[in-house]
Amino acid sequence: MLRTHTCGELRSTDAGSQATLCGWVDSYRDHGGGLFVDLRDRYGITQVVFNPPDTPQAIIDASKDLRAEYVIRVTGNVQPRPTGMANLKHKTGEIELRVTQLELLNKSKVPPVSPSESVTETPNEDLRLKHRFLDLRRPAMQRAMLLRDRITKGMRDYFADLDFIDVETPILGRSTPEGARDYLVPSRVHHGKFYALPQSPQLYKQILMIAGYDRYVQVARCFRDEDLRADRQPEFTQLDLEMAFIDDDDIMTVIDGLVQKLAQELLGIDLPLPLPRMTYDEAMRRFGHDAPDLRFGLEIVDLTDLAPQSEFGVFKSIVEAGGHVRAICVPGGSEHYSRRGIDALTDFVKGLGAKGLAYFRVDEKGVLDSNIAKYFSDELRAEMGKRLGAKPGDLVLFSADKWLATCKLLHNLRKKIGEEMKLYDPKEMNFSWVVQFPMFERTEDSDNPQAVGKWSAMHHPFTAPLDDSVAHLDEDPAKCRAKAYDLIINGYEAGGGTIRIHDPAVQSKVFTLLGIDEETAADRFGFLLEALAYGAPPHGGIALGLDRFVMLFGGFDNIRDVIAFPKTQKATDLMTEAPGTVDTKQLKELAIKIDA
RNA sequence: GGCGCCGUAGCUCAAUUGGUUAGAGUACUGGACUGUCGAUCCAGUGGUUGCGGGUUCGAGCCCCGUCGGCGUCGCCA
Repeated sequence: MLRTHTCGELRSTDAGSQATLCGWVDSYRDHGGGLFVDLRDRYGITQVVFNPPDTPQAIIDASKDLRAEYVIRVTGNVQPRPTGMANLKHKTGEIELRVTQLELLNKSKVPPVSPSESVTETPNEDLRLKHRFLDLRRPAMQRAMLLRDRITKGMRDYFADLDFIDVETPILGRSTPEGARDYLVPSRVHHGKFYALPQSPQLYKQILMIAGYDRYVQVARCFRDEDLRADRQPEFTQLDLEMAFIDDDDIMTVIDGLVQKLAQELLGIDLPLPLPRMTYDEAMRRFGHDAPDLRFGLEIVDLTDLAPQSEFGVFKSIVEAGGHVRAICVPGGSEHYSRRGIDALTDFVKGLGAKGLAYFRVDEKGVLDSNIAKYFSDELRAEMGKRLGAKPGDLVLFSADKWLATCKLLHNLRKKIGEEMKLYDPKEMNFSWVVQFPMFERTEDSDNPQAVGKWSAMHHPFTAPLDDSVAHLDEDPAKCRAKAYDLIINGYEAGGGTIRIHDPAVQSKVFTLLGIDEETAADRFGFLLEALAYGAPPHGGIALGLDRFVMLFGGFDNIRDVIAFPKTQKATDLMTEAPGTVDTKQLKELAIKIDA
C-alpha cells in the first residue's frame, strides 16, 4: 500500500501520529514561505502543509511546482490546526498533515473539466462527456456512483434474503418484431443472420419460471434502439425479477418492501405500506397520464357535459364529434401568468399539436372572464366555476379534443405549471402504483395503412387479463384490463410488470385478437409456447429501471448523471467516439456491404 | 424526421439598434508574500466568435446551409 490513510480519514484523535496520503491536488495556496495543498481522493479532502520548520526546504521548493490534478504521495505528521484555523467544510478540517516527504506520482495537463468542487461552474456537458475520466473524478459524480452502488447492493441483498436466485441471461438473442427497435449483431458464421441485443430478459425469465426457478432476479443490461430523452438511454439497467405461484398483489407487496427499505436506508424516509394504488383509468381521468406526479394537485376537471350549452363553436363541434372538453384550474394562475405568460403557454400547447389554448381568468368577484367569455352565459360560467372550484385569481385552462389528446395536453400543462409555479417541493419523494392497464390499444395512425384500426398489446402479448376481464376478450377488447402494474416515483415510471398468461385458451384468444396466427406465433415465440406446454406455473414479475431509481433518489434531473459512461442524444460516446467505422476485412467476414 | 434553446480565450460567461482595437472572472505564465482554505497583490500570455456561404460601407449579432450539445414531439414501456 502506498498510503496509510485516505484523504477523508484523519481526525483530531490522530494528532501526533505519522501518516502517508495519496491523492490528487484539488487546489494549492502558495504563500511564498510555505504552501498549502488540498489533497483529494474519493473519500475526502485533507489539507497538507509545506511549511518550515516541519518541511525541509528542498521539499518546499519542490512543492512550488505542484498544479491542479497532479497525483502525489505525501508523508508527514498529523497535527491539529492552529486555534481558529479549523475548516468545518471538510470532515478532516480539524487537522492537517505537516509534510516531511513528497513524491510526485504523476503530473497532469491543465484539465479542461475541473474535478474540484471549489470550481462552482459546471462545464458544458459535451466537455464532461469527452473527458469523462475528469468528470467522474468530481465529488458530485462520485457521490452519484456511490449512491448507485448502494441502491444496487440494497436491491441484491433484499432479494437474496427472500431466496431469489440471480441467473444471467444471454446478451446475444433473437430479434422479436414487437416492441422497440432492436440493436442487431451480425453473425459471422451465418451470413445474413443477426442476433439482437435484449430489450429486456422477458422471455428468458418466463422460461426460468417454467424451469422451476420460482424466484429469479438479475441486474440486467437492456438495449433499445430508439431516440433518447433526459430519462432514456439506449442501453440501460433493469432490476429484473420474476416469481412463480403468485398473483399481481404479491409482486407489488414484494416491491413495496424493497422501496420501503431503500427509502429508509438511503433517504431516511419512513414509508407507510402498502404504497397507494390507482387504476390506469383513474390516473388518466384525474391527471391525464399513466405516471402522474402526485406531489401536487391541479387535477383535471371534465366539462364535456356543460360545454355544449355555450355558444362557443369550437367546444360544441368537438363534443358533437364525440370529443371531450376538460380543464385544469390553476390556483393563483391568473396572477402568475400575465398576458404574455398565457401566450407562452399557448405556444407550448401548439408545440404539442393543439390548435390553441382557451382560458378563463377568475376575477376578484370569482367570475370567469376572458376573450371567449361572451359565448358563455353568466349561469354557465358560474356552474363551470363551481365545478372547477375556481377562486378569485385562478386561471382555467382548457383542452377540447379527443380523449387521449386532452389527456396528453393537460398532463403536459399540469407538469409545466407545477414546475413553473413551484407547486411541490423538489426534494419530496412520492411513490405509488398505477394498476389495471388496458390490455390492448387500437392503432390510430400509422405509416402502414393496414395496421390502422388493429389491436396491439399495450405491454406484450403474454400479459394476463384481470380475472373479470377474461369475458371481454370476445365482446369488447377495449374494456379488457390487465394484471399490469407500474411503480411511479414523482411522475416517472420507475418500473413495470405483469402477470403472464398461463392458460393456453386465453393465450390463443389474445393472439387471435392481435392478429397473430398460429404460424406467426410459432415463428416468433415458438420456444416459449413450447415451454408453456410442459407444465408452466402461474407466474409474473416486474422490472425496475435502476438508472431512474438512482436519478430520482439522488435528485438528478437527468439519467446521464447516474451512468458512468452514457451516450449523447445521438447515441454516441464522445469519449470513445463509438460508434466507429470498421475494417473492410471485418465487413467481408460478415458479408456486409454498406449502402450509403 | 419535426419544433425549440445553445455554440465567443483552456473553462464559465459578457459584448447596447449591425458600428472603433471582441471584454470580465477563472485557469495558465512570471513576480511578491510565514497560516491559507474560492488565499491575496502586481504584471503578462491567451480569440479562425463551431464550420461554409450570403446580405451590408461594415456581421459575434441578420439570412441560408451544415456540424455538435441539450430539451421536447413522433418513437420508446
